[in-house]
Amino acid sequence: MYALIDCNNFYASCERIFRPDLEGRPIVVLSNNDGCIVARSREAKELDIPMGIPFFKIKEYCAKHRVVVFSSNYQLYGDISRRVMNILAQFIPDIEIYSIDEAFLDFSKIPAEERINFAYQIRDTIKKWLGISVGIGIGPTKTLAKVANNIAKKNENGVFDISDPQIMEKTLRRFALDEIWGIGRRTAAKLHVMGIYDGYDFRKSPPKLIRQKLGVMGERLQNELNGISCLKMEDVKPRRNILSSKSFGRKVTRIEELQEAVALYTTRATEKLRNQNSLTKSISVFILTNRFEENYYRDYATHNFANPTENTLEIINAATACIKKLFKPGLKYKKAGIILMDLTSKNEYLQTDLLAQNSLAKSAKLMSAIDQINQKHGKLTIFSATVLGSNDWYMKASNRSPRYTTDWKELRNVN
DNA sequence: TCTGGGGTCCTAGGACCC
DNA sequence: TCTGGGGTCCTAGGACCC
Repeated sequence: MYALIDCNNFYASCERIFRPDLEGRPIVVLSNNDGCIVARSREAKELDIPMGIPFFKIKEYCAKHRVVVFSSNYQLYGDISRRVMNILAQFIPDIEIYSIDEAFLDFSKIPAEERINFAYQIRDTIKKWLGISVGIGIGPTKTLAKVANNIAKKNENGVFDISDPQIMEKTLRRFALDEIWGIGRRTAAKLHVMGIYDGYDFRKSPPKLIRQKLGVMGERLQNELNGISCLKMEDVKPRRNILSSKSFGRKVTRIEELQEAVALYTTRATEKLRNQNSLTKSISVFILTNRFEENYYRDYATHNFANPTENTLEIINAATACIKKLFKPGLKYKKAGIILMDLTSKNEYLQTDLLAQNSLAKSAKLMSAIDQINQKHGKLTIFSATVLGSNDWYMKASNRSPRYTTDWKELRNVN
């Protein structure tokens, strides 16, 4: 038995924690570079502001309805998320953090008759301690818990248990296909053609047909909806790829600026890399112009390292060399990014490769010193000079709220 | 003027091998 | 006129998730 906990309108709710004056007002949160709408409060949803719409298309409408607009503040959301997960882990240690605002809990040891009350307790605690509302869905498989969570969010009380067979059937009968976890627009359309319209139809369809048309994913999904658990609780796995990319705040035309940018992104990515105790064997660097304009240009270059590495400076060198290969003068670049690929475990490498010690010795101490300094004194206290420059191409965030919980200088003032 | 970022998994098809 | 069978590995692209 699984429970899925999902924070309601997470980013918008985070913004409200330290701004109680915004209670009842529509709030939207924008993506990086103030591009698209990525979160909406309930009031904003009621104004029919679509998810994912480019902000400039709806700016006037928002102004007219006095919508409060925030740039995204990931330090804040990340910190609140960490606190939510800590509370959950106090109730049930077996927790799988699925995303910044969602987690599965193993409910198999909770007696059936206590499940609902236990869920209420969790919900009330998070509300009381953090001011964040959550929805909790309970079901015999992860996919069913997801379905239940969808219903829970629409309920006043925020909790829904789908495990009773009759309730399950009734719920699935009206449950739209593309709301099911793992079925997107494309697959839903495919199923419609086959005369399958809701969760119940899908569940009852001939397994052979589903397997044939949707492959193993479909087969697994169908089992999950039938209460046969195929997806278990998972441990945190190290990432297989680490990507860092960002659109620019303005158009970029000079190669030096592109190199500054990828140096900065590489710095971020390699911090993540060392944080999960991995080494990278290759880096891909890509640059692109505005994809909504004519003559859209994009290209990437890859560098393979002689030995797996975690060394920021070495990786930045490779990244800037890639930019040299890619750069075409005269174009207006809109975005650049890097991907660390073929990640491998550092411990494994040290144990299996005789010369590993040698190849890592030079950088290991330096990297860990840099990480420690940056951890203690703040990000980018010490960094590669390649990052230096005007940096005025950096993304826009014209309306970011203070980092209330992670930066002493941005604490909430109480007058 | 303005259009996000970061992931995973699966599949089909090509290159290559014996 | 006729042109096998079985396998691996890699890559690009699709689909999906939040």
